Amino acid sequence: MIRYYNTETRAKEELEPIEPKKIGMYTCGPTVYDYAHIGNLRAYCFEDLLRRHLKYCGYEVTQVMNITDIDDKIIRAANKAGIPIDEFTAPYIEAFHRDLSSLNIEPAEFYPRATGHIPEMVDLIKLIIDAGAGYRGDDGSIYFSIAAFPKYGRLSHIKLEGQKAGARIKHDEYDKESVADFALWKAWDEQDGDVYWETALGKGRPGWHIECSAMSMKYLGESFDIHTGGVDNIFPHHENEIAQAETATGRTFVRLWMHNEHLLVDNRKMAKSLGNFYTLKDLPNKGFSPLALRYLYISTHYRSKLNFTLEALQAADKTITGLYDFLKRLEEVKDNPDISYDPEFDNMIEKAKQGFLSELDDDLNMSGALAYLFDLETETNKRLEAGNLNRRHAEKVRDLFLDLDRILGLKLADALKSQSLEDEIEKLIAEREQARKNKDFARSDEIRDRLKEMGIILEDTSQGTRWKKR
RNA sequence: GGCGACGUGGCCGAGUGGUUAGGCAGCGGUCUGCAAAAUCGUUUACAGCGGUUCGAUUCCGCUCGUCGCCUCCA
Repeated sequence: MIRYYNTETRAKEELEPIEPKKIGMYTCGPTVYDYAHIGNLRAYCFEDLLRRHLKYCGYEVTQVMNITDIDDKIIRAANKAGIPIDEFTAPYIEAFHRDLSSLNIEPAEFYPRATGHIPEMVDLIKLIIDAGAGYRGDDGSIYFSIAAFPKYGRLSHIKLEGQKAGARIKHDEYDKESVADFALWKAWDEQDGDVYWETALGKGRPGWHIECSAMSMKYLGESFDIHTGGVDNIFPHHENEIAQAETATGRTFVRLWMHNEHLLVDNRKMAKSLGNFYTLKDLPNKGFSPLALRYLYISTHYRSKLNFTLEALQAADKTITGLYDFLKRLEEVKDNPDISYDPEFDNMIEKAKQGFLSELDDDLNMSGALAYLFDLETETNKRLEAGNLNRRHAEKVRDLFLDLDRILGLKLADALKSQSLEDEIEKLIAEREQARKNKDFARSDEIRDRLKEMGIILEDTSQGTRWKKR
């Protein structure tokens, strides 16, 4: 039984899809006016973990991730650069997909762009107006009237009366009947320059919230299973999505809302002004694989704040290196008829698997799940060390790790296939072996140093010398 | 002001009313020509103060501290 935490009810709930064994899921994607930072990427990694877990459990997942390629910042920056907005956003969209790929995030089924769905948004706004919840302000913009949607606030549990209204309300939005109302359609003004659409609603562009309601329903239907995003989206963005969609359709918009907590850097909010702002590009310079970052993300519960530090990233890097080493070692276990087959170890393998999966079924408790995996690793190593690990068991453990990597996404299989022995390395190792036999350690160390410079690390074991790439 | 989250051993980070989380780092041992890897052992954990209880890190209250949302924000 899978249970996930629902922001709306503030409780873990059993997953009950609308259609058996199928999940429609909408995940709020990037606004492409800049490169993604490691906080954004945490959200996409969480969503990837969620989809991989669902798929592992046999669900057919249809994931939609929007790309917001029209908003105030984009218009401002594109106009400043003197180029059309699609030209401005293109490199950021490309970078976004590259980032996802290097974190081994599975592609979603759909990446709809806001600018490609203006007609859908216009249609939705018309429905909202027909339902009596939309009105036109003096500036020509169309607003959603919160007063027309009594259930407003049920996701965020915010009571509008308690809000410090006005603190961040701009002067140009005084056309609204109520400060809590939000724009569905923004009428063109001079600052927008060439950026506008001529529609039945007039000349202008969509408000931010309407794209997600329109595009999610287009690809997933009026009612769908899961909607995710960062906690900052709960209010007002997701609250507004609900208001728009349910006003238009009269149906429940989303059954399960899941939100990931933010990431802190050195226990502070990440901000460019604080100088603790990282993007993925910054990591290789510091010697880390993006998969180390992935591990760091998924090993912390998605609803907890994650404190990013370089030390923690380093620990993550060492941890996955340890996993790769472990799998390589398993691969080298020889078939030895003297080693008996211990059926008890089968039970331990099975228990590790079940433990791992049941922790994930409990609202994606990856930390708990990993403990099972590491315990199995230690047990296997002990047997290996004691010389009583049967080849068949080594294969079973390896297969389990590779199987669970469908969820982890750490590319564990790469540890096995990458290193075909190259002649030169083999020759040098053989030469070093000879030197060691002759107790010519100066020569053997020289060879080891030379290989090290080539990025090859040697390990002498009782079964001979192993090597790996660093 | 309204709503909410959190404070676990050097670092990261699960969890539980009474039994070892786990990872990384450190220290000591085994193994090794030396390393590396592995392995064994090890380092007084649950912010503070009260309460409930046979027993609380785990429930309740208060205090202190950190962080978040309150209409750009993963």
